[in-house]
Amino acid sequence: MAPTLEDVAKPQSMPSGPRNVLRSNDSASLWNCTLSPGWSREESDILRKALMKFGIGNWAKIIDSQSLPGKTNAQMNLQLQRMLGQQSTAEFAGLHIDPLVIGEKNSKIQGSNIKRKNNCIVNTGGKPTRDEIKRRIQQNKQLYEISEEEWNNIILPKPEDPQLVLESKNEDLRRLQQELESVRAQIASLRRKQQEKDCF
DNA sequence: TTGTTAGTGGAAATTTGAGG
DNA sequence: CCTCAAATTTCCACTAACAA
Repeated sequence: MAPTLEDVAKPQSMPSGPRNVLRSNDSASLWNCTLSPGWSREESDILRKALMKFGIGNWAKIIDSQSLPGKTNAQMNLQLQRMLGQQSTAEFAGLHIDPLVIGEKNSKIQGSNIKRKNNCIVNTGGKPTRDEIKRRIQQNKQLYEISEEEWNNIILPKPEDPQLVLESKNEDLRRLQQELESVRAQIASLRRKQQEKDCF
């Protein structure tokens, strides 16, 4: 069974010590469990499946599939880096792999020569040659690529019906308007109480 | 050319922990 | 408890380099 985002939701900022206890007022991100802004868990999972189906870095195909409307390749690339746990994606180019499998491995790598940024391993030293990249892609293909049958059978969500999207957005709008009204009523009520007090 | 990707810099957000 | 600011982490825009 491949790992999911839930499986890797472990405290990272404070891996040990007395503060390694969840307090009631701790923010969720304290535990590095939150997703990046603009990415819901569902979207992240769709991207993961799309990458397995179309291959790492094949952004044009993913955009074509319309399963992630509104996402640019830059946004998808960043999210891929977060899933992989490393910044450079070259050694997986075009491979049908589960990025979370790599992410799981990368999360365990330690060492003084390992530099991280945003929890992602970044390259240090000289950049690998073209041949070295090719070699690594071949190696990663052997190690991690899922079977063609498997990735052919991955089903992505259908492009959304614009009519349904519109209805859902209108529903959101109505809900937010109600919320706004309720907050305004609360403010008005508090002001009235304050005025009553001021009279005395 | 045109489209993509790797990598950088710095702003913004979050966390920690000391002191009230 | 709470507040605050230093320390740390995260995010995003941007660019140079690369690939097709």
